[in-house]
Amino acid sequence: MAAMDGDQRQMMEGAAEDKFPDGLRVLAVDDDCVCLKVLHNLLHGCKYHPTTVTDAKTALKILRSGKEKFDVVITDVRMQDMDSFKLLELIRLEMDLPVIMLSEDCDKKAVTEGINHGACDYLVKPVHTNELKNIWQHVERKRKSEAIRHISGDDDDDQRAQLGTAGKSNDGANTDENKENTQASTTQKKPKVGWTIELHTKFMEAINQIGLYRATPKKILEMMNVDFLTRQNVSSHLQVYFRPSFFIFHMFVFHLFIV
DNA sequence: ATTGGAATAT
DNA sequence: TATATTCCAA
Repeated sequence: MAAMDGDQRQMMEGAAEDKFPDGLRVLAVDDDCVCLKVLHNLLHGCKYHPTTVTDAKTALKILRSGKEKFDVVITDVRMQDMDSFKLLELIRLEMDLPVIMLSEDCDKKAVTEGINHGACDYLVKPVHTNELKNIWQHVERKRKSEAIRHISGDDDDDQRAQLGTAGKSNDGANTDENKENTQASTTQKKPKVGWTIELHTKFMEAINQIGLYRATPKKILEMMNVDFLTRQNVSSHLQVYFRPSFFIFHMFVFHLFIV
C-alpha cells in the first residue's frame, strides 16, 4: 500500500528535506478534554500519530505496559491525579522518553522545575502547529545522544556549555566529519563514552535513588540501565565527579542556575 | 573472585 | 581536560 503519496509537498520552511517523521508516535496527556482534543488535532495535522489520555495514571500504565511504543510524551503541568513532575520523573527514569511540558502560562518557576526534572522542552498554551512541527527534533537529538558512535564527543558541546564546563570552548575550525561507519569492519572502535546531560542526569538520579553513601559503580550502572556503559565508565565518571573542586564548582553553577 | 577507587595513561 | 585503563586493597 502506498500510504504516502506526494509526501514531498513539504513546506518551504521545513528545511529538513531528508525525512520528516510522519507518524511520530506522540502520547499526549491532559486532563482538560478540550485542550486534549485541540492538541490531538494539531498533532494529527502535523502528520504525527497521537494517542491521548486524560490522566497521568493511565499514561503511565500505557507506557509501562509497553504495548504501544512512543517517541515523545507531551504532558500538561497541571493535572489532578498525579503531579506532572512525578510523571516526568518516572518516565525519565524508567523509559527515558523525551518529555515536553505544557503549561497555561509561562511560569518561570514551573519551567525551571520542569527542566530540572528532565523535561526536554516547555510549551505554553495555546500551542501552535509550528511548535509541534519541531518536537520531532527532540526525538532525533535523543537518538543521537544515545547512539554514542562518535570519535570524540564534541558533538554535544552545546550541552556541555550549559553545564558551564570551563566556559572556554575551542572554536577551532574543527569541522566534524559525518563519517558514516559502514559495518565493513568490526564496529568495535573503542567508543569513548560521552557524558551528555542526559547521561549525567541519569547518573545523578541513580545516585539519588541509591543514596549518596551507598552509591557504588555497580549499583549506579544497574540503576542507570544504559547498555553501552560499563562499570569502569561509571567508576571513572564517579571519580572525576566527586573530586572536591569539581563538586564545589558544580554546586556553584547549580546555585546560579536555580536563582 | 570480584569490586571500589586511587593512580596513572591516553 | 575528559575519559580510559591499570593496579591494588578489601
